[in-house]
Amino acid sequence: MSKTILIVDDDKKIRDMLRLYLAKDQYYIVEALNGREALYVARYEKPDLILLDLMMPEMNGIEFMKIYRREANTPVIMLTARASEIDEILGLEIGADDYITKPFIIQALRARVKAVLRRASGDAVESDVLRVGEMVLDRTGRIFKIKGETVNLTPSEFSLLELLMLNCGRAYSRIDLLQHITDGPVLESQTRAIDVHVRNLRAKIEPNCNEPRFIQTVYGMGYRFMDGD
Amino acid sequence: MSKTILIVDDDKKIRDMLRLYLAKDQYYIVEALNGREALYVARYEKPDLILLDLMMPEMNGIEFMKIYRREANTPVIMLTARASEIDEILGLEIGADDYITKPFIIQALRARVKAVLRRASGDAVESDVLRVGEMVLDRTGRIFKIKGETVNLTPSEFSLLELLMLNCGRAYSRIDLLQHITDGPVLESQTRAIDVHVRNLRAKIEPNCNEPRFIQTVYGMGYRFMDGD
DNA sequence: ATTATTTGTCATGGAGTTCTAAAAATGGCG
DNA sequence: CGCCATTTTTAGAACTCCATGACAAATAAT
Repeated sequence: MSKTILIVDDDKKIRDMLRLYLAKDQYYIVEALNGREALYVARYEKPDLILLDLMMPEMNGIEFMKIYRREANTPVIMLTARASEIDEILGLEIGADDYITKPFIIQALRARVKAVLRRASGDAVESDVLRVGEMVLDRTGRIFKIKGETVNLTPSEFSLLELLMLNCGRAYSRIDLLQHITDGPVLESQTRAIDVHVRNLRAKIEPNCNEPRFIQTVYGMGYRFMDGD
Repeated sequence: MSKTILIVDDDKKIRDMLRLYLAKDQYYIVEALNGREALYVARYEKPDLILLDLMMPEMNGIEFMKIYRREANTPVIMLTARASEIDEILGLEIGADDYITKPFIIQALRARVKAVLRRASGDAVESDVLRVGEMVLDRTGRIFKIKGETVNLTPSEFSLLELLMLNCGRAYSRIDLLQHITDGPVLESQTRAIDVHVRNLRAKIEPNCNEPRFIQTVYGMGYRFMDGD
């Protein structure tokens, strides 16, 4: 079954060029000239991916995202004219999955489109890929990535993070966590080992280890995974 | 007699998957594609539990809840795509009983469905997420919020508030309260400690500490939680 | 067999929490 | 009102809990 891609750009030349090349990869292409139009088209067509220009008349990319992100979780690749705009994209909480600056090489874009669609198709419920922000935990592949970079996790660390991410927002006691990464009975005394694993995990995945954003300590209880922006 | 579960999600793949697996547990499953449809189905079928996607076209989960909560008290498990949406669920006045982030493992969801139905079938509704006015106490997440702002509670304070909110309106003696926050035997003498905890709690949750609105003193007896506006 | 990696133990210091004790304030009731 | 019982408030001592670093044991890799 062919994937649907929505192209949003006010420049006809760019839309044509994108349609031409992406059609080669057997996608079904729909278009919109600005954010307002994109909203209508997206709601109707339910695209699998959106290529979104940042600067447009009527309604720009950021405004579009603000509204659309409340309705769907469709992956988005942002198209920006200037490199400096990238900061803006990353800085604001737009929720773009990737970005590329114009003028871009069409092959680079094709590769990213493929990559995002591959990731996202695994995003369905039956999938084994957990995504939180820039982090991707692939359960079947036992691979963990941040911003596309593979981060090496030990078996215990992976197992721990797996439970926490799967049950995002829930607080777990050390005993529960220990039970999950161990087979067989566990001893109350081994409970401090979890602290050490958490420390090592934080060193690998937290932007700032002293102010954990994802793996939070629940005083008197244990730990919780959550995106505490 | 078989329980009825209403699944509300615009993604057919997710609906199919949920129906398939939940049917194994002998539930009667009904479906809706968005909030608007869900309203009709819910009114007609009167489900015992609703699995509700947050992001949907036509009418999203939040809007649905705003309307439906005025009509019925059916327990709801929210399905969210992104971790950051949990904050929204807890922050806004959505009366959800539990939540789970996609993608989830079906076993986890089955367990929670069972848990919610078990709690709800006994007429005492023991939700995971307790809500009184602007306050939200997330029992499994161990998070307490007022107007969307996280308020840090110590383990004893959390435990105390949990019991009181769960049994809203009921007065408890200091011994009972002490027993609840302690494991092991308690001493009559420690009973004054409760006063201190209550004081600290009031400082954190009462709009005006001198005129407690929520944690009320029952003279000669103990304390009671109640919205005494 | 040797090395590297991973896992678990322990001690320490500091942060956060709980409890006590005593004084001040308040409520109930004759 | 005035008294006593009860609750509130305060401060600090005692305690619990967690992060950290150093290290030893177990396990896997070479």
